[in-house]
Amino acid sequence: MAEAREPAPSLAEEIAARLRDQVTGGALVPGQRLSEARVAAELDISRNTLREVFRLLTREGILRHEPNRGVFVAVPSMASILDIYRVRRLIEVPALAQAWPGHAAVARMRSAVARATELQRIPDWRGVGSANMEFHAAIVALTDSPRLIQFFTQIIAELRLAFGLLDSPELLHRPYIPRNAEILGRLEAGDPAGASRMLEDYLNQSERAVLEAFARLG
Amino acid sequence: MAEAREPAPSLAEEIAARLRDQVTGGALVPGQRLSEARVAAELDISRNTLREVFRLLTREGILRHEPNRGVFVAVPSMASILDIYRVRRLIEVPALAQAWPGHAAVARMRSAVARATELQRIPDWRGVGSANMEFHAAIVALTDSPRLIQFFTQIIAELRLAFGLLDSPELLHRPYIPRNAEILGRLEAGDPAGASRMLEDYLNQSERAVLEAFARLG
DNA sequence: ATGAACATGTTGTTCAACAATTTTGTTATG
DNA sequence: CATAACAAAATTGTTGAACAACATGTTCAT
Repeated sequence: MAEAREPAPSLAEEIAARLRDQVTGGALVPGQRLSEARVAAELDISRNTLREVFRLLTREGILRHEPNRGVFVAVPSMASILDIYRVRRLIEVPALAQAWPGHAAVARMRSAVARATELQRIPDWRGVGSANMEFHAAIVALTDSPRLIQFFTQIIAELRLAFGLLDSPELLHRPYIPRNAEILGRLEAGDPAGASRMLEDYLNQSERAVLEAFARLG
Repeated sequence: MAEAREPAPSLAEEIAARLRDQVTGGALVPGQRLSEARVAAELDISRNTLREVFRLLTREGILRHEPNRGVFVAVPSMASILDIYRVRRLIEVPALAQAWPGHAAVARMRSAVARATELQRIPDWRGVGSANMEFHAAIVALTDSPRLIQFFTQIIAELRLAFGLLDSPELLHRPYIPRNAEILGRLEAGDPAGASRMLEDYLNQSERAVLEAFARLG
């Protein structure tokens, strides 16, 4: 059951990464149809290879595949956001609560906070968002569970898709930099339980903000 | 973000289901290499379609893909079993604890218990195992979370792969039929918290049994 | 207008071929 | 005899074209 290792990125995976960025970056609008022929021509790959790419991204939840009709950029819904935050609470909160402050992933958390702090001065709010996500991915990495880590990676990709749809990146990301720093500090001080409680507050507040921003769209 | 719907099963998905059964059923040995040409000929599909099948099953965790080397049936390890049970505890226990006893999935749990009871008289221990898994899938369905449900489906596929490797199906499945019934009864009696505690015991004991059976192999 | 028949474009699947890579087999060398 | 270097064979990676199956849009008859 494939525990690790990943030596050579294939063409399909490279293209998948590129398409993923285009989607989460907003270059491709949610709901948009992706014609196999057109996209294959644009990316200069064959239709067959593109289909493999589509399968990958569909499993990740950022593309939607309707049989005999084609693939579309997934459309975030209120329900999906609620579900995503529910999963986040379920996974992140216990992950942090049972963390050992000396774990290697703590360094990842630290550098994520540092990067977010840097980027907010440019300001590059999309970059701040990425750094914040990296912070939370690091929290899940505290569990050393390959399955949780992989699952959470998907969840984050979906959430970034939703973020791309909203239009107040500063409001969505800025307030959480100091909170992340605070959580990290509490963990490093040897109080994972307290850090975990703070994380739960964080998630509830962030969820509310995202839902409000989402509601402003219609 | 693809919340539901699945109207037409494509050829690739049908074949995937067939291969999945062959793997979890033990017809294909863990570690075995699956030659694209040979398998495509056996299943009477083209190599391209088979590749899509492989991608599907690789994402599910029951096949392993090594670039430029081919795909292999995944080999369950001690570490993977530990990880799987950890994920199960994390998801199933809270799912049951917060359950509403009138939820539709409770009926699924009930019929799963009934089916397991039926099959143990034949006896069909592989069938009993499937029914037990269905019971736990139903528990996760109590959450109404599409993402958790899909994730858990993968986890179960992996676990069944591990079960197929072991050789004492009666020992692995029989003791848990009455426990499932008991958990269900507690839930129907309006005590999800109590049911959840029993489930936690269940999982710990089951994990121990599986690990012991696994250790007997070497 | 309503609905049936048709026209069109897209996806689903197959086939055949070639490039890139790994594995295997052979030979040469210490 | 062991091993390193190299050649040959087999396998995967990727492509392009073709056709069938399906979905949608249009035309036509009523």
